[in-house]
Amino acid sequence: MILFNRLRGTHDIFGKDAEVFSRVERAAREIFTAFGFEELRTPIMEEKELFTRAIGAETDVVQKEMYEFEDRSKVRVALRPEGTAGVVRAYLENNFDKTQGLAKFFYLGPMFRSERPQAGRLRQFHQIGVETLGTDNPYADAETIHCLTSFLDKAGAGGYELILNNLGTFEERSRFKEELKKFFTPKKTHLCEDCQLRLLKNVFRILDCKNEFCRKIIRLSPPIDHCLTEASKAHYGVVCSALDSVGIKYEEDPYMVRGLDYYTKTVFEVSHPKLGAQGTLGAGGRYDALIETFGGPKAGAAGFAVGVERLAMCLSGQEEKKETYEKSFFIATLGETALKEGFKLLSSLRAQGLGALMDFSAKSLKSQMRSADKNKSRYVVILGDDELKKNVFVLKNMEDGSQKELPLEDAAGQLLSLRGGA
RNA sequence: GCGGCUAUGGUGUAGUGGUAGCACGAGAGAUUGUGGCUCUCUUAGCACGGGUUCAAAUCCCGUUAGUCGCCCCA
Repeated sequence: MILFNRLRGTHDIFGKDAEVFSRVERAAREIFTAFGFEELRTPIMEEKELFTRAIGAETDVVQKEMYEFEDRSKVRVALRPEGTAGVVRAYLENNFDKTQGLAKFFYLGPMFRSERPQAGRLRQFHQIGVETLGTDNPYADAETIHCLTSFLDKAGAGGYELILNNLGTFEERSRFKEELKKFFTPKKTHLCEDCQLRLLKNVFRILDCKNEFCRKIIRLSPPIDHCLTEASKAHYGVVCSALDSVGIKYEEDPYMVRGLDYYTKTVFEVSHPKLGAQGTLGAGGRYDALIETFGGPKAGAAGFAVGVERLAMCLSGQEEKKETYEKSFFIATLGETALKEGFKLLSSLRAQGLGALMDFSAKSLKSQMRSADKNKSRYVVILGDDELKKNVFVLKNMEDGSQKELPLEDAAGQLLSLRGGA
């Protein structure tokens, strides 16, 4: 019995998963850099209040999913449940609002939410996202979305679906909220249990309900358009036509709402059929009030976040395993003296940038050969008493099985030139 | 957080109340210093805790974890 296990909903990432992670991160860096985003690493913990203010004190994320604790100096701390709040904080704290008109960041790293784990839903999960801060321009929304789709394409997550909606400003939205309440309250008894609760807590979420009967009622509810000002509609119109102009396919869903309170105007969501219940691959939108909420200037911003684990699930395992021999060396030794010589050779091979391995337990030559084969080493250097006496070493080519004796003098140099030619 | 399903060597599985098997993996070896193929041997398991029973991997309860759906979200 081992004494310790991972905490629930957390994962050790290694082997194939680790490869997928770094592939995804490489794709992200490449695309984001091309789009002009620079990396920003914020701490994984922040003052709890940062998140309640940003995400909304009434949201589920804040109310029941945040990891929070009091540190030794009595500060209320929370493990970040998402990335945007920290980025906005860093943007203001480091005076990006004053030193440059526009700031574009990308981030990647772990996020924490204490939910019941499921496939595609972990307690520690990873997000990759971008944020553009300091602009109201609808083209920034379009660029953000374009960046998202480019990233997904680059990562190899084809087959996703992009959904768009316009949530309007806070004022427009609270007007809409009232309308929805007026509409749903008389029909309360026809709604499902969840929706009856939502009617009191968060009317918008009703629009998202999957219940068949609720959906029928929802279809009769007033659309948000009624409450939107011309300015909001115009903004959204520009976003759509900008997307059209670069050929990005999307669906509009007037019932799509987001669970984080800070969104305004444009919101979007990318889902993927491979995901099942946790179908959202990535999401984002514009958040025009957040910077000001944090005590900064009146300035707009937009961004998105993608769940790395979910993205990994969408990548049709198309990566082929390399069965060929790597261009690396394996040093097999026989006897104490040879082991010592081998270790020296190992070190000088590595010093020249060559991949080199050896089995220090140096049991039978057979087992060392097996180990060389398993590691896909292309060449094996055999060093034993016989060779040392003659001041040579044996070099065996694992691909064709051929071998030859070479002088021990400047062994590393010879092997380097050999590899260069290979 | 709620409901359903599941839990057997490292991995994948067989085993419906009576001696836990198999495959893969890993390790060693097959005339003394040469890998892959083959063969032999070794290795290691009923998630945890209770209960029923002469007897439990098997039935019951609880816990833990995973999974599916809900909720929520990336």
